[in-house]
Amino acid sequence: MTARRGTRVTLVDVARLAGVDKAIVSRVVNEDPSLVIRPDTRERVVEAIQNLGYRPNVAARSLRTAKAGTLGLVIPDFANPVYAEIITGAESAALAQGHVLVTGSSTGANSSMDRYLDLLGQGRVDGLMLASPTTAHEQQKLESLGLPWMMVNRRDTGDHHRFVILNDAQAAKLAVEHLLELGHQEIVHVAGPFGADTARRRATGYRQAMKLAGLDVRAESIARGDYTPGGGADAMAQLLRGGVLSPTAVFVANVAMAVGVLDTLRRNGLRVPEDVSVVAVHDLPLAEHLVPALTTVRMPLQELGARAVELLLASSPEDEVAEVVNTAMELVQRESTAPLTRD
Amino acid sequence: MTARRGTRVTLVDVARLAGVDKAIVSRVVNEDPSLVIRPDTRERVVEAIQNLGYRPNVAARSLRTAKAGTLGLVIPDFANPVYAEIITGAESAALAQGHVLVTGSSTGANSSMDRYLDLLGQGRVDGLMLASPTTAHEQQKLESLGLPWMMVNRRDTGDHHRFVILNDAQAAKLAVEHLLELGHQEIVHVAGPFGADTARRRATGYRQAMKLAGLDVRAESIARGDYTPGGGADAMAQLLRGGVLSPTAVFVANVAMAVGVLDTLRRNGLRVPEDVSVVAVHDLPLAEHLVPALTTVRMPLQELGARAVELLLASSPEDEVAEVVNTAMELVQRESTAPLTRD
DNA sequence: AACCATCGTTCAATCGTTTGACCGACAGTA
DNA sequence: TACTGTCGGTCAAACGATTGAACGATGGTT
Repeated sequence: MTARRGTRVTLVDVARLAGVDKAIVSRVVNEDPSLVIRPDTRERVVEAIQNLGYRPNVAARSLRTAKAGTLGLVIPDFANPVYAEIITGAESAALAQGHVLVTGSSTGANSSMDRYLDLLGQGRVDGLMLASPTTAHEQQKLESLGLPWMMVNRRDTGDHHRFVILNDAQAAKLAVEHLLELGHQEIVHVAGPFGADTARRRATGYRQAMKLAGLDVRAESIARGDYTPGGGADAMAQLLRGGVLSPTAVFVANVAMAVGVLDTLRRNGLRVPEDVSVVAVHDLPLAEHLVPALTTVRMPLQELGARAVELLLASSPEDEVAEVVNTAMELVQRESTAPLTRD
Repeated sequence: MTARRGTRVTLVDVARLAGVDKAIVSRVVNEDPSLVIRPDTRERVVEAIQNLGYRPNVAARSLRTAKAGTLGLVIPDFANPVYAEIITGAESAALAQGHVLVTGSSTGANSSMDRYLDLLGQGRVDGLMLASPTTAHEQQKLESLGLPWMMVNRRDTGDHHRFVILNDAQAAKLAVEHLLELGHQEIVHVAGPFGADTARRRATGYRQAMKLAGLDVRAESIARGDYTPGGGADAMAQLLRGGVLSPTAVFVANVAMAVGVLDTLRRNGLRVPEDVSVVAVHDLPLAEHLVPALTTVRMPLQELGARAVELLLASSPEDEVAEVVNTAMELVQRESTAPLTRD
C-alpha cells in the first residue's frame, strides 16, 4: 500500500523495518530451503515486504547471479501470423517459468540480426531462439556469446544439432490423405522455396502419401513458389500450363501461397472446389476469410514456441538439442475441398 | 577475435591488458566528454577491447545507473496485424536510441496485465507503453511504479494526459470523401465497439465528412460492430434490414469487420463494387487478398509506435504526454469501390 | 625558486542482492 | 562441569560498471 513514488525500496529498508538482517529478507524472498527461521520472524519480514511494497531489483540480482531472467527470440517479421503463434507460445512458457521474453525482428530498418546479437549478448538474455535465417558468420557470433541457443521451426544445414521443428511431413500427409479420401488422384503440389527446410519436409510428406496410395509423382506435378501469394499464383499457373493431365486437387505448402493459387484458378475459369480442391498448411485466421474458405492442416505452432523455451531453459551452450514436436495435428475442413466429381 | 567461451571479459581484464585503470576504459567505452586522454593510450584501450571482445555487462551498468536500457510494450494480441505494425515501428525507434523493446501480450494464458506489471516493475524497463485496455486498478499500479508510461492508439477516459493516437477522424474523412467523389450519397457506416475510442473518432470523421457534403446522417445509417468479422457481418445485416433507402456504399471502421461486411453483402445478392462500394480503415496485407480486393485508408501505425518510443524516452513520470500523430494518410484504391451507377 | 594550472590518470565509494562463513544462546548428554 | 549440536540468526565479500575526487608530473609564470 505504502507506495512511495521515486524512492526505491531495497532489502535494507525491509530488513530495518522487520528488525532483522537483510540476508534473512533475501532468503525469505527467494524461499531458500536452507533457511531456518521462527514463524513470527518470517511473519514480520513478510509484513514489512508488503507494507513497503518491496520488489527485488533485477539489475542487482542479475549482477550477483549472472542470470538475466530473460530469453530472446528473433523472428523475421512481426506481421507474419505464423510467428505470432510461435511468440504467443514462447511467451507464456517463458512467463510460466518466471522469465521475460524479448522478441526482435531481424528485418527491420536498423535491426539487423547482427545488431541484435550485439545488444543481447551482454548478459541481457540467458538464451536465444532463432526463427530467422542465419548466416554462418552469425552462428559463429552466437557461439562466441557462450549462451544456449537454438533454431526454431528451422533446421540448419550445419553440423550443429540445435533445433526444434514440427512434423511437417506428417502435416503434408494429412492434407494429401484428405484429398485422396475425397477421391482425388491427380494431386499436384505447390511447394515452398528451396531454402526453407519446412518446404522440403512438406514436399517429402506429399511424395510419401502419394506413394503410399500407389500414385506416381512426376516432376511436372510439383512447382516451387516463394511462400508468398505472388509466388503461389505463378507456381499454380506453371502447373496448369505444363501438365499433361489436368489436376483435380492442389496441396499448397502454406496459406500465403494458397491465396495466389486461388486467384490463378479463378482467373483460369476453374471453380474451387467444384473443379479443383485446394488444401494448405498451416491454419491461419486468414484461411477462414478467403473465398472460398480454405481447408487447412493446423500445426501446433504455439507448442513449438513453448517447447523451444523449455528446451532452452534446460540446456547448456554445449548441449545438443534436436526435437520434433509431435503434438497431434488437425485437419480443418472448410469450403475449398470437395469430393471428386467425374464429368 | 579472442572469444573465450564461458569466461566473461570485464573492465578489469581490459584495463590490465591496456595497462591503465578500469576508470579509463569505462570512460572510453562511454565516450565520456570530460575525459582527456592521450591518443596512444586511447589506442591501447580500444585495441584491448577488440582483442578481448569486451562487452559491458548490462546488469552491472543498470545497477549503477538505475537505467535498464529497455522499454516495455503491452499489446492485447500478437496475432492482430495492427499491433504488428506498431511493434515494428516501436522496435526500430527503440533500437535507434540504443534501447531494447520488450513486447508482451496481455491476453495470454498466464500473462495477465497484472503479471506483466509485476515482472516489469522491478527496474527491468525504463518506461511502458500500453496498447491494451487498462483497468483503473492497473493504472494505479502503473503510477506506483514511478515509471513514465503512456497509452498507444488509445486515449483513456481518466484525467491523465498520457497518450499518442492517430488522426482517426481524418482517416474516416478520407474514406468517405473517396466515396463521395465516386458519386455515392447513401453512405452507411459500420462502426467499431462503444469502448474503443478509435471507433468513436472514426464515426465522428464520418459524420463530419457527410455534413460537409450536405448529407444527413440518421441513426439508422450507423451500426456498431465489435471489430471482428462476425460483428461486421451482423452490423451490415442490420443496416440492410433497417434502412429505408438502400445504401450504395459502406464505410467500415476496420478491415476485420469489412471481411464480414463483404460476406453479408454477398449473401444478400449484392455485388461489390457494382451494387455497393466498400472502404475500410486501415490498410493491412489481408485487404489485398480479399475478394474483391479491399479499398482502404492506410494509417501511419509504424510511426505511431516510433513516436510513442520517442515521447516515452523524453518524458518523466510526471509529464503529460498527449500527441496526435499527423503523418499523411493514404487512400489505397483497390477493387471494392467504384463510381455510382444509376439504374 | 616558489607557485600554479593543466593534463592524464588513478582511487575508491557506490548501486542492491546473494550466499558461504561465522557466532551466540540454549538444550541435551556424558 | 565441560562438550556437542542444533537453532536462529548476523557478517561481509563478492558481482562489474560508473563517477566525483584526488593526485603526481610537467611546463609556464613571476
